[in-house]
Amino acid sequence: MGREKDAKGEEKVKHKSLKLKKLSGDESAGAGGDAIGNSANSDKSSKKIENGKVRKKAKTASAQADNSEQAETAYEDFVMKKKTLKKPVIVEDDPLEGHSASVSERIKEEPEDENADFIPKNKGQKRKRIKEEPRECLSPTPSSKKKLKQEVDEFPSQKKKTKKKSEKSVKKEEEEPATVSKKPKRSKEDIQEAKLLKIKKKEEEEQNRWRWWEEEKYEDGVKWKFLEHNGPYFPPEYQPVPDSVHFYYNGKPVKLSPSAEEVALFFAQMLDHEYTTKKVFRENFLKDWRMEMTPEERSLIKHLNKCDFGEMHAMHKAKVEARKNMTKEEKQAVKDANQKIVDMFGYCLLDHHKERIGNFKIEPPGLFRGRGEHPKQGMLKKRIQPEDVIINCSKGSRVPVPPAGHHWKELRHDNTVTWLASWTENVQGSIKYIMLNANSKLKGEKDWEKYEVARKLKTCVDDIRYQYNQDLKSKQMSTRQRAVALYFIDKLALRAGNEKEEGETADTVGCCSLRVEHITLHDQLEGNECVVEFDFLGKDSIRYYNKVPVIKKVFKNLKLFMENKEPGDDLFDRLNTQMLNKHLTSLMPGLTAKVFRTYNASITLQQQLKELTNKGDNVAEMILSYNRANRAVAILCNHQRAPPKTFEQSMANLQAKIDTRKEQLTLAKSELKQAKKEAKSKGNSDPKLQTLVERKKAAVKRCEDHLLKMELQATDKEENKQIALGTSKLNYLDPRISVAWCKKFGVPLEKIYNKSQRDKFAWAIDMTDEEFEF
DNA sequence: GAGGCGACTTAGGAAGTGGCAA
DNA sequence: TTGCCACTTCCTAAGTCGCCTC
Repeated sequence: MGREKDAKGEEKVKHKSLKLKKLSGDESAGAGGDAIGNSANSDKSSKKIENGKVRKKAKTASAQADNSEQAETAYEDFVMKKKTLKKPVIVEDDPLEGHSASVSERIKEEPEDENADFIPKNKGQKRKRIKEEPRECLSPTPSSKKKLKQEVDEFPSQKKKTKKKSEKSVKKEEEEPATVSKKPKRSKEDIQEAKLLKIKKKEEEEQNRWRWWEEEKYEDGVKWKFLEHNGPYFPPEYQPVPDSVHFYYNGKPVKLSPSAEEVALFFAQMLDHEYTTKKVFRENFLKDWRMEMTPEERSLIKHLNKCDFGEMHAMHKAKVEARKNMTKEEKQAVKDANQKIVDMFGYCLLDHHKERIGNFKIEPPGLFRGRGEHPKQGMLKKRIQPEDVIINCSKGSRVPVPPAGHHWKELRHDNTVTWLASWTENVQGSIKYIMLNANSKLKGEKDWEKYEVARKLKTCVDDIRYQYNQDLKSKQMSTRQRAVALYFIDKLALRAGNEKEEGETADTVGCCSLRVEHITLHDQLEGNECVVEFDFLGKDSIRYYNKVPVIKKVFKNLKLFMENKEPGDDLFDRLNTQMLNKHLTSLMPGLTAKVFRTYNASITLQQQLKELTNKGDNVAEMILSYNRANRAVAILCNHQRAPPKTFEQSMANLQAKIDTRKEQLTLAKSELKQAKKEAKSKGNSDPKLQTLVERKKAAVKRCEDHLLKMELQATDKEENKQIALGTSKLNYLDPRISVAWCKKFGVPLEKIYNKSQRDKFAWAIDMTDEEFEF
């Protein structure tokens, strides 16, 4: 930790620091400092030079908006109600460490009458509260925990990873119990029974769903009134490699100490990955690895290129292979063991409803895989101990039991936050959280709220656009910069672009942090006037490249902002995200830069669906239209993915199938023709020949349908090569638009949302009819 | 008002899974 | 029955933005 802090102080602005002059005074001091034409350099940049790092923060946006006409609906209702409720439960830090029993004793009962908080909006209506779960489900004893861990850790070939695998299958199992264990052969009755079971399970699930959106919301800030869980699941301890597996240094075998060996194995496991070829990764790894070594090891091992991890790598690959080749029984045993872990740690009780936890496992140690040119890639992510973990739960709930011989860092009862456990990771010093699954009340409620804010923007976006268009002519440079930035955020769905500590992360930017080098201005380009060419790395080091014709006022301003600046200077040197968001919040409560992304994504989907959907289309065509609309949004938001490795091959395979199908269609058509001819020659009186004609007709139809379906699939696939649809679908598109569209055009919702997406959007599915307008 | 921190959302890649064609 | 591949889920990094402290 100390090391990062030092690094923070040392690593400084590079390209900017030499170039920037300090400007005096703030803009309000007079037109002199901020007048148009004075495009010199910024306070902001100067600060970078002085302080080495810059991070600024925005002002609070005050709460909820006035009710405009339509937000009307359930949401308004929901929000209004919370105002009458009580103050948050007081948060107390309890630095208590040690055994849970003593903790429980010290925790007082919650003062509130819990039931009082659960007054259903529509009494007697469909909402049902799940009965309380059997206590033991959330309350393992230390010995049962230990035993469970052993079961999993000791399983045949390879523990850690097999576990993950089986856990997933287990999840599927939960969803589709009937399809899981593959018996040798199932009779028709079995299959029928399985189907019925599946339907029954679905119904039950639906009945048991917590319809939180029909309940009153808590007062501001309060996230829950009761929270109980079993704490996080810790990854198994390191098991040294067998003596037969050697590590060599300079050609000679070296037996490493367990801690050095563990880190060496992290590297060995990644040898197939490009990371291990990168200089920064290798240097960071070596540095951190040496810190885990004994003094003797450290004095011996000084150069990574003299290290031979070959046998360790081979062992790892053999384990992966062995895992693949496990027998059904072995796989089943792993599944079962992992199911126990999920049962034990994967759920919590939130206001007495059983909720799935999103990430209940502590992140295992390993090598940090930063994205892009991350300066910290390869550093060691250390093993997290219970002593590093803060537990958050209700007073009066059962306190999670730490692993034997350990204690928690802290026990907290903070019901104004949604996390169940947290710890600070060592590489970047950031806090990691254990939180609920996307289908939980806490996440769903927030999601709903997000889309409501975006819908509210719809009602005032014209005024805001008018305003920033006016501001493009402002005498204040900062106002002009804000207007241009807003223009980009609105038109191009750029992210806000907070400032980052340089040298701590990859060099990526968003709108406010764009530098001169990231844009090129073209008076004329490809038949358009006033074109801005963007080329920069955004979030996750994904390249944003776009050539955009802009209005003249924007273009002229950009020229002005770039005057007398070096490529590495900030384009918007009088602007940061706090200023921008403060301004936006003053225009509409709750409005920030990111709301524009949500708004533009959702409105684009709605418009595209209107444009692309044809009433007479079949389901396959409808889905292609939907995907195209979705794709338009993904392009707008620049959601890219690496083309799948097998893309070319699978595209070729699909094309081959299409060709085969075409041949079949030709054949089917000629057979139909022949059949018709024969039937006609007998005066259409032979019923057998008539039947034959009908059969051939059906065959042609079948072929055509198949062909169409495959061609649509191929088009979809090609268009989707480098575009990730999932991110926008999950995070930016108001699900009510999709639900309404499905209902309106008779498209099964399952074609648009998979099971977990339907769970996540249960609130939207339940409340939306086909008339919904974003 | 700046800066640091905390809480939460958004993001792409890796790993796992299961359906389907051969 | 097997192996491929599309789809799903997991994992955790990397953003945004609000709050608190000085």
